[in-house]
Amino acid sequence: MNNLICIAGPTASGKTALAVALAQAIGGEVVSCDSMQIYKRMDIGTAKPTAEEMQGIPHHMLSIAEPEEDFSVSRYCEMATPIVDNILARGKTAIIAGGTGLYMDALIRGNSFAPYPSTGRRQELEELAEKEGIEAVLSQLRAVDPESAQRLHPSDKKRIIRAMEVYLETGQTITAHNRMTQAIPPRYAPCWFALEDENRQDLYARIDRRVDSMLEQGLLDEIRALLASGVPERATSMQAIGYKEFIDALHGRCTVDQAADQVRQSSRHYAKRQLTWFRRNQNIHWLRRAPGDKTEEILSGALQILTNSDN
RNA sequence: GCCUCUGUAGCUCAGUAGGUAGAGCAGCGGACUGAAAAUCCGCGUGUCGUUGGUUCGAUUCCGACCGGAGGCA
Repeated sequence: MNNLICIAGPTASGKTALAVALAQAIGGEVVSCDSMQIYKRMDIGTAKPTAEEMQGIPHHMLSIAEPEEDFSVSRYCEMATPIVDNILARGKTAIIAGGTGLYMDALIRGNSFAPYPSTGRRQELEELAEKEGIEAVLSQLRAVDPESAQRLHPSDKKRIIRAMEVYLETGQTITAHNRMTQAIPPRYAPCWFALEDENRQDLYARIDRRVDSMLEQGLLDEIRALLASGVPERATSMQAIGYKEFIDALHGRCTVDQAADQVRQSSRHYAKRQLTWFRRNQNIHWLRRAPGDKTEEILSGALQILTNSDN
């Protein structure tokens, strides 16, 4: 049986429960792959697994960064790779579970990323875009890296700036860099799973309910504490869905009800994006959840695939 | 009971000086390589409330009826 398993899927699809159930069934440890559960003191709003939910199964890559620091894919890979290797070395199964597709793919493929030295180039580019419009940056990019200038949508400010920044900082185009890293064979060959509801409406209903329960669990207090401890509103961590919206409510920019609606809405959009990301992964075994299905049904489906795929 | 306003996409509404209609949001689809819970792109046919009338032709004008809002009694 493959000793490396990935569990992907949209938010609120049941990844946590499945990961724990699988770990219990086959003797594994869970490696979280979530760009927001990475942060400490952000437990309720990120739906971080509780001690009870973990049921004694070791979980890694949870609460390992401060909310005020900026985390990144590359740091995730740097930290998670040795953890995965260690689990495997101990003869156990590593179950990588989470909804951040970029992180998961990067970890599995062993991608390297162009560096991000803080020489201020990014800020210069942002200022240029601010003053003269993103077209100014795009035309610079066109001169040095016509391929990515062509590939990137003219409105995708963030990526245009990053592409130009990579060239300025490293002297190598992001196109060349990407080509190089993609040529490297994947580091791991996991058995991939992803969860999807047969009816999208079921997922959305679960998302709605979860927002209410987060509020009941004291999400607002969690956010107040974060802000009181000095976490800046523009920190990456505060961009998390469920945080940015309620911060607005706490500042009186909208009501709590309006913020809650917005959180539900953003979560649905986010879930769709996650589905889109994972759909293009041809290696994924989709575990489709019928309306009444509980974790047991999903688990047995996964176990079946695992035993079949190894012979 | 009378008067006025109103009924167009799932929602909020625009519009057609009469030639069967379009925005935002929602929804759906897609992209994605040191911010990714971020960032960006694409997709708009619906008995124009119902029913008569005028007209070559009505969602548009007129009448009645049925919803909704307000006013007068």
